[in-house]
Amino acid sequence: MKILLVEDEPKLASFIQKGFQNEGYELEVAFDGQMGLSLFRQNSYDLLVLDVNLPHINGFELCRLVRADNAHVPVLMLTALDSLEDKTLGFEAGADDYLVKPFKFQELLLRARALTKRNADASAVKRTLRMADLELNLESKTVTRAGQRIDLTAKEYSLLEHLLLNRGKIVSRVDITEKVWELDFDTNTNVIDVYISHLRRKLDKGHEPKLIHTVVGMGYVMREG
Amino acid sequence: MKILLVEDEPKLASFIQKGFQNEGYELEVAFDGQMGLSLFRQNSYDLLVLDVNLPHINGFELCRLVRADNAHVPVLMLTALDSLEDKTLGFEAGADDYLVKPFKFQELLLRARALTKRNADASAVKRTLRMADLELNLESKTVTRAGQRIDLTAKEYSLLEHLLLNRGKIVSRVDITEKVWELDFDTNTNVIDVYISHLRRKLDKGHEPKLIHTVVGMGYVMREG
DNA sequence: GCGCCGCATGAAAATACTACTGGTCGAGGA
DNA sequence: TCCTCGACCAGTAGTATTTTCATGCGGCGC
Repeated sequence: MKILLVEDEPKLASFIQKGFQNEGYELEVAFDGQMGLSLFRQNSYDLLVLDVNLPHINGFELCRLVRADNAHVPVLMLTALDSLEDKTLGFEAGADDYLVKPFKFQELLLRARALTKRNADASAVKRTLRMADLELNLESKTVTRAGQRIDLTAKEYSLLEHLLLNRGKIVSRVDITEKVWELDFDTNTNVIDVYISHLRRKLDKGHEPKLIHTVVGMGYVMREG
Repeated sequence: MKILLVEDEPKLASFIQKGFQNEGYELEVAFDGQMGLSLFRQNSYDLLVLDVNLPHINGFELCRLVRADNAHVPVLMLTALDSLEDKTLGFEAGADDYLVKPFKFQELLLRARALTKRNADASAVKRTLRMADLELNLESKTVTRAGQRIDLTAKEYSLLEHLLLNRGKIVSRVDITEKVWELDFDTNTNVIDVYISHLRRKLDKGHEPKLIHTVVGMGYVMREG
């Protein structure tokens, strides 16, 4: 079950994200309408939660654009305004439900469940590996860091997937040779070093914290610090 | 559009009834749960509006019974209690929305519209896949780019549909072979490459942004950039 | 300080993969 | 029957990836 939250207030976004993740939902956050729209167009979600007051494109507008693309995804609007005119606007834009801030998370959860209930059976358990602001989607084989798409080659992706599946563990070169290169003899080569270097350039360069670490004499490990 | 209201307080029932009738809805009233259930079983409704506190069978119970009969009709619960526990009970019983008394009729109307709209959407199969200025209509199996009709052969269309249904995901050749060509063995051929080439010529040539992208060693992906 | 070991990295070389053209085959319509 | 068109195949040119190679750096033991 995958949710897209479009919310520009970081504290609230993080609060909602944690709540849903604790309930086993997968949730992605966009911080403005533009970003929300492009995420929406690149992925498929089971529910959209849109704040009304957003930079660039507001929630109503975003909802209308989404409806123009794809009529069936449920949309829940969040707003600080408890006016009927506002609600009318929301529903006219194509929202399915409307929640007024401040709200208890339980209430949001209830309404989210009610909205997604119908599509629940179609819940393909999409697995995403996450570490800090890095995300690897096993299904679509795509990787992002800080919301930015990162293009990897087949080998690079395969290596990263293996490292992330073993997050926190020190992975030896022998192990990598077997699992990623599918060889069980020592080829006397430094391909792995080369690929680690590639991954560092693509993933870690210009970002904090660094995620790929060398453990001299043992191998490599991915962790947040 | 036909609504069943189950409400034991005559004044409120009449108020709601008039409101919906003014909006062009057809509305029937039951004054207790028993009567509501039997009306529900005798007719078909587009929406149920249930008060929680009812004689004989309360709203939660009624909702549960209705769900046992027919999982699809939208249910909106009305209650005097604004507690989370109560809302939880309502949603658990299978309600789709929840409104706390007192409420403005406009609010009820909005929510009723939202709930019935979803059903209307689900049945109206007017589904269109869109990406940038490309449109694929699943129903009529027609494709346009920048408003211009594009004629595709059966295989070309089928391939494009599969790619668009997986927008943003990297789709492997194996997957395409299975889903579009319906083969589950490797044919050792390059038909897919050839068809991708055809689609590129028909869809992307002379347009921006390019939508069909190659991910060497992994497959193809449709995205806007 | 010196040499060695392990690792990082840039670039060249080898290899694998993909795009596209042009052609064959076969089914269906005229 | 012949023609047309879509589906598929093969070969080649072109590209991107993968691997190797050479070099440099930093730590460590002697």
